[in-house]
Amino acid sequence: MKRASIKDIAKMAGVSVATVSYVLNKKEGSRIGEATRVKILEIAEAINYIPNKIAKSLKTSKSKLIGLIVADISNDFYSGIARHIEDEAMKLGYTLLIGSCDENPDKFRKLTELFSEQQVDGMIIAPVIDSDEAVQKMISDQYPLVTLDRYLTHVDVAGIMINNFEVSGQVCAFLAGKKFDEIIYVGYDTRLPHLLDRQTGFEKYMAETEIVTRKVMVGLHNIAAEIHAGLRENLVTDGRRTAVYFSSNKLAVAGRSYFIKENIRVPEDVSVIAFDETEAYTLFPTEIDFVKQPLKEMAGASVKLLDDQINGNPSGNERTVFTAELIHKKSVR
Amino acid sequence: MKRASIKDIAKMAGVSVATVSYVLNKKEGSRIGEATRVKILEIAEAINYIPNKIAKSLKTSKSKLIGLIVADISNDFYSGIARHIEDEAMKLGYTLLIGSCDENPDKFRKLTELFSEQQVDGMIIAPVIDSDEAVQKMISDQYPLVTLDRYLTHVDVAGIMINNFEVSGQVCAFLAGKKFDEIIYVGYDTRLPHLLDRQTGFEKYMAETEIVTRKVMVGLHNIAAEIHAGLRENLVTDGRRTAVYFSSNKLAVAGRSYFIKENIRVPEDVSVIAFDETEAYTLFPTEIDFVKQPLKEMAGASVKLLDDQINGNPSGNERTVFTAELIHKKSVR
DNA sequence: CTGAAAGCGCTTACAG
DNA sequence: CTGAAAGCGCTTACAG
Repeated sequence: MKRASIKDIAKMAGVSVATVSYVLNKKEGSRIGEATRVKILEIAEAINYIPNKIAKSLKTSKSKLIGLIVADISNDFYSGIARHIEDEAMKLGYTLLIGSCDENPDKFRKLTELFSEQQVDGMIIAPVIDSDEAVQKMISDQYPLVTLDRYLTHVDVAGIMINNFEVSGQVCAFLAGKKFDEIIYVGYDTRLPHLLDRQTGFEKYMAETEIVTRKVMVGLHNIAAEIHAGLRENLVTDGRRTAVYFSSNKLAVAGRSYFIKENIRVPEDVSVIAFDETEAYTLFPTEIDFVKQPLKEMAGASVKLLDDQINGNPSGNERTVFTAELIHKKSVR
Repeated sequence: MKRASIKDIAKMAGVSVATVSYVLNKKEGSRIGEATRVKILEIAEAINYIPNKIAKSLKTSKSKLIGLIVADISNDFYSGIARHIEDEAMKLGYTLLIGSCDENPDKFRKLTELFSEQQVDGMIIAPVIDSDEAVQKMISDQYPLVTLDRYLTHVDVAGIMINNFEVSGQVCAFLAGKKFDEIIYVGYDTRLPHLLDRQTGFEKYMAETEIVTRKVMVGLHNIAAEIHAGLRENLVTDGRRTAVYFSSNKLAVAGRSYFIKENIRVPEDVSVIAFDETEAYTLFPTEIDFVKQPLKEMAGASVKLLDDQINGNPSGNERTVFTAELIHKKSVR
């Protein structure tokens, strides 16, 4: 299954490979005579010519490949944004390589190496705990790089993120306005900055109020069991007005399964608000209030930012902060 | 950010590029002197040399890339099997390109072209309706190809699948043994052969029994509304013993949301069994009985089959049929 | 308007 | 044990 090359077309058309290359690549108003142009195009069509992108990449030093490394592709947040990034990348002529490192820094590093060998023109990454070194290395190599969703505090790199701290405060303000007696924050026990922002947003706001707060903190893995235990310990449904703020979609789903198991009604017994979306929300008996990130816009901005870097446009290393939005449904009353 | 090449290493070590190439590629017992070997390795390490896979691919005509085209990556079945395929592919030194065509034949064809240009060594595909032509074209080009999950009736190509017809019969036998008065089959109104197999498996078995059967058939898209309407029309909870057989995970999830909304209890009011898994099942108040496919084994077999084809080993065009298994939980009584 | 030629970064048969 | 050289399939400045 040796495939036809530009050389074969050149031979068949009785012209040089250069001419074929020009015809196949250049726009209409080119230098090549109409007759040869048509002839070459017809032959290419007839033999079902497929250009060898690898050869082109080698010559041009542009693979038109970009790598995306997410923390966990099984999370609807990441798979959703990956889809949008793929669309945006395609528009700019890039093919997307997707890798999930499953919160594992070693796997993260391996993916950066794999993508480097594959000669991607740049990468969009959601760095995980202890991936700083691998990221720093890419920066030293002047690799086009954009962080997405997550960011690094000690590494200077362009990024796309949301206003985690502020929107967490807005969630609190909304709940405070509903006169709750107790509010439980369900979050991750982690050093990830963007998650700490959500947490401190909660803490700072709540410190100004009289509302009793509790926290259920879990690891990044195997969250269901920990949340069930934490809620069992901290959530009392004796008539007092309580709200639970789940700071991620996975936490919300795990929490919801606890409510279902324990026959705790939402919002009759407890009010609930979540961060991010997931299709699993459709299985909640009550539509849930949640914080919505502008995925499409963030995806578009990250690809744009990366493309600028690839093309040598100075984009700076600032982080672009998008605004998340509270979507009100029926889980808070 | 011009990256170091084999040539740079050669210059630094005072040897030829050929020697560097040998050292970097060949196993221990090679022809190169130990001193030069160590020197080259040290230099490569020091300058953080990353091989250019693109150049290697061009020279060897092997990209070590394989493409996977699934029908819908947002389905846990496909994302789960994609993960396993990625693992297996990695073991054999391949990088996986994943594409989702979202049941759209045009997108399917575009993905095959994109992957071809990217010079993948072969593809694993879950063909969609009306993708036959695109598949036939690849076969004419003698492209290494393996179908997975789905199969084509009129195209001769190697494939991995499960015993859809038989296992559907087993589901029926199980339900029949529980003495149900009525069984409702929830399926897709489609020409996809593997789904028709599930359906005929149900019909053939049931035709031999006295049990009343009903069918709720929906399109591939926007299934929730159609299922809700279909169940409202066909499902009566007046004490008679009824079971619902959802022939996919998505159908089961959509059906479950109907039960939740209508306060229909499982298995008190209705028994339920599903095909395939999804994380969303954890939100069901009752653990659901389901048909489990051996994903890991299927993934391994498909990669193996493709690798054989790539290496020119005659693997034949038979379809390998794996056996799915009924997992009993608490949703049938 | 068209072609000859160099070169992208590798691998590998061949020669020594 | 090591090197010179050809070549994978393209692109592109240069010459005509």
